[in-house]
This record gives sequence, structure tokens and C-alpha cells, in this order.
Amino acid sequence: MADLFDQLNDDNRQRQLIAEGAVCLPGFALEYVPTILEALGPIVEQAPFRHLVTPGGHTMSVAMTNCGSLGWVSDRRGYRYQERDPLSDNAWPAMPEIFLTLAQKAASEAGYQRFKPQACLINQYLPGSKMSLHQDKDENNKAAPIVSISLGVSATFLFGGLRRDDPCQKLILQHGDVVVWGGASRFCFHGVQTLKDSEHSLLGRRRLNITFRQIY
DNA sequence: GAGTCGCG
DNA sequence: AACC
Repeated sequence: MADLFDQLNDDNRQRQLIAEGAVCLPGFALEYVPTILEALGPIVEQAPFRHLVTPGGHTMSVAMTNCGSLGWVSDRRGYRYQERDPLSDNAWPAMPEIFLTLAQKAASEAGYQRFKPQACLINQYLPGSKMSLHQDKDENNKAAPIVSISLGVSATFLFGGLRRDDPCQKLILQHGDVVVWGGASRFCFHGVQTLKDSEHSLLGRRRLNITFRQIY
């Protein structure tokens, strides 16, 4: 009975406007999931997930890697995008065609037709992982949106305003959901609440978040 | 002094 | 609260 209710609920989830310029597209990535997971294998083999350190000296609970021509990194010196993986000094793995296609399709669906993603940040959340409220401010191109794909275990996404103390909306992001934000909401604070310990049939106890950004 | 993709 |  609960399963039936959940299923109906899922089917009824609709495109949701979060704020001006920000939208959630439930299940938008579902049809691409097998291809995405296949493409992720060689990426994490070449550039394994690692826990980055913030400029303040704290280790992030989320494990990260990148693909694409630029990757986001953090260390004691600050946040930045760079062409090479600091672990290997190699270029980041290429962005798979399907990633580019999906990111552009989602951006277009949200009203951003000129999105040219250069950076793809892949975040792995295990139970207990979280992402504190922050703004994405390291991109040179301030007009391009952010495209975020959720896979695996559901998480509560916090979407606030332009000031840290603005109230946050809570969105439950499920496997296959895509969130796009840009325009007036491009610099909204956002974060992810501590991942609870639960199991997803395809990905186990993990949540993967794949985000796309245009840097220049 | 200002800000914080972190912690208490 | 420490570090930039």
C-alpha cells in the first residue's frame, strides 16, 4: 500500500519552479542513468573520489572528482578551477558525450539555451555526508546556469536566497532528478542535509551528484 | 576585517 | 573559531 502510494506520488511529481530562474525537473535524467553509470566507471578509475580540504583546513565529508576540461578543487590556498587533477597531475578525464547532451538538454528545458558546460563535478555522498550552505562563485561566467543531477539515495536539498540568513526551501531530490538554477537565482545559497543511511537498489547506500558549470 | 562548499 |  505504501509502495503504491509512493509510486503514484512519483508519477505525479511535476516540474517545479523553485525561485526565479530555478527549476526542479523530476526524473529528467532517468532514461540516461544506465549510460551515465557506465561512463562513470572509467572516470573514477582515472580520477578517484577524494576528500578535499577547505581553505579553513577542514576536510569535506563529500568525496569529489571531476571530468571535463576544468575541474573544481579546494585546498588550503582556496577554491578554483584547474585543468589538471592535483592527485595525478593529468588532465581530468574527458566529459562523456552523454553528460554534455543531458546537461544541455536540461538547461534548455529550464530556459538556458546557450549553456556550454566545461566543468563536471561529481560528488559522492555516503551516510553522514553533507554540504553546508554556500554559493557557487568560482565561475568566471556569471550568466551561465548550474545543472545538477541526483542519483541514488534521496537527499534533502536546501535552496535559500542571496543572503546566507535568507530562509531555505527544502526539496527532496530523488534518483534521476535534475535541478537547474541561473539568472536571478544563480548565486542563491544552497546545500545538502546530512545523508541518511538508506539503500538504493542501483547505487547502494550512496548518493551521487553530478553538476555542470560553464566557467568562461 | 570579512567571509566561510567547515565545525561546535 | 581559526585561518585567510
